[in-house]
Amino acid sequence: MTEAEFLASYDPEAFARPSVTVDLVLLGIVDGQLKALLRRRDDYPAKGKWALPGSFVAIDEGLESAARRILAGEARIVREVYLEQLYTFGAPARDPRMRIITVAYYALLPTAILTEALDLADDLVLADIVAEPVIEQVGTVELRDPKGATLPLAFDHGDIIATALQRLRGKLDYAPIAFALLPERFTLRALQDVHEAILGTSLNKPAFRRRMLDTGWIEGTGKRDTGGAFRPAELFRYRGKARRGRR
Amino acid sequence: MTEAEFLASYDPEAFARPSVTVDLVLLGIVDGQLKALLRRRDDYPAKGKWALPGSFVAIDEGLESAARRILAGEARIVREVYLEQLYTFGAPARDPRMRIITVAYYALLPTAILTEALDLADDLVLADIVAEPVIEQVGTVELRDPKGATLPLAFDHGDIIATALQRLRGKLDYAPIAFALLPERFTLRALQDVHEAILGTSLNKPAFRRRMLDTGWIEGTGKRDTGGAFRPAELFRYRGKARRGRR
DNA sequence: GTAATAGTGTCTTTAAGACACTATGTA
DNA sequence: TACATAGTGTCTTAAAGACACTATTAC
Repeated sequence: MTEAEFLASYDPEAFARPSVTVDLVLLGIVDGQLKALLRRRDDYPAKGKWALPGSFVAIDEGLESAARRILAGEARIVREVYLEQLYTFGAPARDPRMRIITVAYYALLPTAILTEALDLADDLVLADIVAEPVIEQVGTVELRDPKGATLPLAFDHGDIIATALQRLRGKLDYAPIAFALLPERFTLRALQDVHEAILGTSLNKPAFRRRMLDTGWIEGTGKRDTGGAFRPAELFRYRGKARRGRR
Repeated sequence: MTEAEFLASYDPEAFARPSVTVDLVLLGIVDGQLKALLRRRDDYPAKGKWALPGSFVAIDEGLESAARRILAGEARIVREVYLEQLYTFGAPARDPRMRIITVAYYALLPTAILTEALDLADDLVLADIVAEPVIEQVGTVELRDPKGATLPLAFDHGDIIATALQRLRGKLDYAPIAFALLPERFTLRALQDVHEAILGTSLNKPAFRRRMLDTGWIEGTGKRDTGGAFRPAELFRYRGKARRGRR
């Protein structure tokens, strides 16, 4: 190792090097359902299958920079969104062409941005993520198109999406990430809907409200949710600073 | 992207590619203190500084395979140990020689294996990890040699160790990972010592015992901890199957 | 018996689940 | 005024913190 590193320091070409890509799991909630943006592959390999938006990492480009470039280019998403590194997938045969190691990121998109991105590109599809409501291990996920048909996924992208869902579920009740899926002002009911869509379970209303208000993550705006039928709910806003421990 | 991917599929040499390494945070508990194994760098860059054991990833080698190869080669650790991917660090200038993206893993070593590894290699040091006892964000860590002197770290390896500590603290109370730092049989007091060393806080004894016994993670062996002075404690064993949810 | 740690009983406190209740807007 | 959802009061239940107590073994 030390020897190899020494050699490599003087001759970067001494070793065959893998290609490195960044792939993005773009997540959002539409109609109370957790969905992911997928792109149809036009070329071999995995032609006709559905893949995560991604790109090679340029030689002088940071990983997160690459992710934001893909967000802007593929999905035309320029506004600030939540983006987090997920996991790095590097099985030698995960791509039949050559050795490609991919650093997966996931992004959380408010519904408005998600549907806007969908309108701008015609080869993107918004797929339902179907998974068991078990927190422990999200073994596999199925991706379904708007008509309910299961989409075949390219490479190991099913594993990547499963890992993203696992991460999201794991972080949901100790990190303020649900707000990244909502507009700036939202009702507590909408927040609960987001939690339920991610977890795949229903939650107790009073307990949920108490817990959210106790975190200090949100504050009420004086305003109310006009436009709905019947009694309008208060609109809240993510405060973005206060925090509380896990327990 | 699609175009780039297309081109690359026919000419893997078309783009400059980064080098990819795997670096390992080797963690263990000695004298009730969380420690990490570091290697002194003999060559430039970062000559004389302390670095994590690591290696380039061979072109047909999986990432976890590379990690296990480093475990075996650098630290002579062949026995089964807990190993988990941590995070991928890829800032363009993190290594002055060239673009190197490193996939960091961390391993949890029982004390006996750790000290054995230390005996076999003379350029390894077992460094104390000094950090704030705050769960939220482990901003920075300090690494101290056995005499208490702060060790200067190579590259971004301080960030990597801080990330490992953060991960360890985060997983501690919902995943059965503390057992990876203990011998097969251990007392509840030893288990509590491990938790306290990782968290940097002291814990309530009855509550800790109740919680551990409720998880179903451990079972009593009939035996007792002979050799100690005064009343011997019961030895427990990690059962390895039963689990419980996060809350 | 004494020292010193192993291990437990129990009271308090905190927070989640359950469920019924009141409140308030639109139609 | 009726409807449907917003929002709350409160009882129960589960589990953590605190702290004092008992148990056991080497010496």
